[in-house]
Amino acid sequence: MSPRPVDKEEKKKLIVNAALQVIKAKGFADATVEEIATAAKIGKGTVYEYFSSKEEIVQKLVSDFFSGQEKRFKEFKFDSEKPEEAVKAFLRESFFDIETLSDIIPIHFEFWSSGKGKALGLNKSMSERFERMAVRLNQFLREGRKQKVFLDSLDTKNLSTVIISSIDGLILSHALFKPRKEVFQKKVNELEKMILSYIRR
Amino acid sequence: MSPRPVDKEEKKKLIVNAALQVIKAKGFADATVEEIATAAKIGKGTVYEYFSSKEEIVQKLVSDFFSGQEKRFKEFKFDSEKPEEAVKAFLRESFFDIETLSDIIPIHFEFWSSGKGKALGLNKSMSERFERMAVRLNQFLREGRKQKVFLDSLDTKNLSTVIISSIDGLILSHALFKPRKEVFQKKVNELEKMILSYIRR
Amino acid sequence: MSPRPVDKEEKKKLIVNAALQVIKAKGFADATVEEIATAAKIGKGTVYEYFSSKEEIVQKLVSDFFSGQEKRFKEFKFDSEKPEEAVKAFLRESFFDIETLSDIIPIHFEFWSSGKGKALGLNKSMSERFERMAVRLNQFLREGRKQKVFLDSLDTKNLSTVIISSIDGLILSHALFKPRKEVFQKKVNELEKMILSYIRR
Amino acid sequence: MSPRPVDKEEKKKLIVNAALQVIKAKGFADATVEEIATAAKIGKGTVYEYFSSKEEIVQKLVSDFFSGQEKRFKEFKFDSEKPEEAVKAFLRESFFDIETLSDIIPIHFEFWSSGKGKALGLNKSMSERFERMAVRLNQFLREGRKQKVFLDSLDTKNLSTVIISSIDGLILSHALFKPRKEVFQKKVNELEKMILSYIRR
DNA sequence: CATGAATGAGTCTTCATTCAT
DNA sequence: GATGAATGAAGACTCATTCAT
Repeated sequence: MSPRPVDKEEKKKLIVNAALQVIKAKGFADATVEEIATAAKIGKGTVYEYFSSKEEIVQKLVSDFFSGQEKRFKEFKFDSEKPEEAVKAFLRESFFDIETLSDIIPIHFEFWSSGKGKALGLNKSMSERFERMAVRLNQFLREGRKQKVFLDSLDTKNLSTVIISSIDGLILSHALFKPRKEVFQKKVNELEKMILSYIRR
Repeated sequence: MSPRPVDKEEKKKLIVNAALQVIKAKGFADATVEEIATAAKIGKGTVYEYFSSKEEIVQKLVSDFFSGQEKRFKEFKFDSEKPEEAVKAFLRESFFDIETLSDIIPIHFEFWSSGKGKALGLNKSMSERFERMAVRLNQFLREGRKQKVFLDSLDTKNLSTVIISSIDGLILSHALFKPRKEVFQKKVNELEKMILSYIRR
Repeated sequence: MSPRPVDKEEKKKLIVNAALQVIKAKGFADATVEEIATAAKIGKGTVYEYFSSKEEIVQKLVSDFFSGQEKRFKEFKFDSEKPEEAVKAFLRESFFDIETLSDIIPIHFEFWSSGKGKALGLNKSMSERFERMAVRLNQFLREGRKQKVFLDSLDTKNLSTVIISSIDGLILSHALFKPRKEVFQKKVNELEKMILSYIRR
Repeated sequence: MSPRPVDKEEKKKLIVNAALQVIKAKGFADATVEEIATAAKIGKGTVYEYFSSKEEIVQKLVSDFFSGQEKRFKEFKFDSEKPEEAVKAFLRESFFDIETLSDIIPIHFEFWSSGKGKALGLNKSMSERFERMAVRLNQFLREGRKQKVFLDSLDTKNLSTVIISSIDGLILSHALFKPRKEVFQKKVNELEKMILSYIRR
């Protein structure tokens, strides 16, 4: 009935992707709406048909990515029968799509660092992500402890936050130095070994 | 005959400190030179007597902090007779003045994330810091291995970068969530335990 | 679908004309972009949609005028059968639209005098104009000499530059003192007489 | 009695000369007081002990030069017995110190063109100079006409202004194109010949 | 729906001038 | 007298956002 109904969500994605490309190259503050529009091959005004501000684009960009991650984490089947495997799988998941993540991270940071982060509730969403991941990991650690595969003495709660931080540290180093795949994988493996050697009985 | 001479370096510090306060609150992009000047209780024009641009202020702010850190690292006496103690001391040093570090980090990131980072050579200085720390830590790990205190099987080079990343992850979490001192210390301790348990024979 | 398309060239002219009025009154250095915009009844930002700097406006203002002059010179039919008439016509052409020329000259000079002239290649364009005029006039003088209407002894090349300079001197005096039409015409006539009496057999 | 009485006039000259050098290179608008002070090897504040504004320096620079010229013109002995010689001498005088004149002219113009010219009464002083020269030259022309060396038919008043303008045109071309001495001299000679051929019986 | 012309609030930066020493 | 540190008025320019077509 309505003529050529534009898929709003599709177009938003188009814009968000264009924004990612431009912002990746110049940073958020230096990326202009015009450049984003041009990259998306649409008019500047059109951007405002889909987003009410430049910041909103980034908000969607970042939250889309993290909710995608979130979703994958939820859907992922961790076998609670084998806690060690679960931890390994958790680590693998954490570094999934590290390339895109490395593009998002700097943008995320620029926002968080600037006053805008607070305005957009980024701080909250970051701490929530951290919290959720820590809680999830904590489950595996406790499960493993219960199953006597992991040490009894583990302060699983504290440890899980430390591990999440270590993961973030590795992600950050990837964002910073863009190492080659194998090089990075070696680091991930090393971290995994270190963690497992620490928690295993 | 001459007007009162001014301690230029002192005044630069005054401005840098004012800038830190303002930028901490609003981020670099949203902090105006006028606000910085007002915070420093000087006129807007005076800022430009000491710095030739807004960016230069941050450059000094960040580089001063890191060169201070660098210096402390250099002066610090690590006892190579006791590799384990050296590693512990290294960790302690890494988290020294974590409060200030947590103020600097977001600023550092905003710069790195935005195009400005490249202009100011921040990327390079960041990777150099990382590199230097990794090299230093590597020395201790190798020494420990040589002294048969640490495992023979250690890939010390790879491991040291992983540890530095973990340290950075913890620093980052501090910057993000500003945990209480004891809470953070517990995390640091946990990381230390994990590392030592991994490297020790 | 699309917003009203604008005749870019027309709008540039609008701005250039507004600029001429403002700069005529206050000089280039003291004319603000805001004043120019106001005179053009547009917003300050709009000026920058059409020109990328204040200087560019003047560049167009000046170059438009001179290329117009150039064009008129090119199109003008000098009857080479009658060299004396050609010289007269040349003089007439030189003082064509002296009123506008008198507005442009000071602006031109302010640019040339300030460092900006070099930046904008005004120096070059000025000397080229001089050169072209001299070459043109030289043709007539030589033609006249060939046809035995002008003196054999004429150093036509040198003379033509002197005549162009005299023309410029008269233009300058007009720009400076804004004499009434008849008064100025008398001067032009006098110059013409002097020149002709000098070159005629 | 007074301790080391500074020769005010001498110091003003020092500043004016420094200003000339700086302004020659960058134009008035782009020359800063600081640069002038530095060029004069004095402090910025000291400039204001001798001049109450940047403009005043230029005012003195220009007026000093022209009053010097004026003075030389006055002192110069034109032999009214030989009107032709007088005219020749007048021309010679006009181009005296053409090098310095070529430095002053652009500055003069930048002022005249900008709003400042009016403020400083430059227009008036320029027209007075023009007027005085024209009057002077007119005397010689009339004298020559009276002595029957020059044509009866001369409209000496009008002609003298045209000649002054031609002189100015040649000066201007020198300022613009900085020709070599001999080249310029040839032009002056040509102008002289043209004028004389026109006025002589 | 799409667009891009128009806009002006907001900033950095410059520099003539002042004035305490 | 001499100085240069301090200042803020002033101005060029950017760009997110609006809105008429």
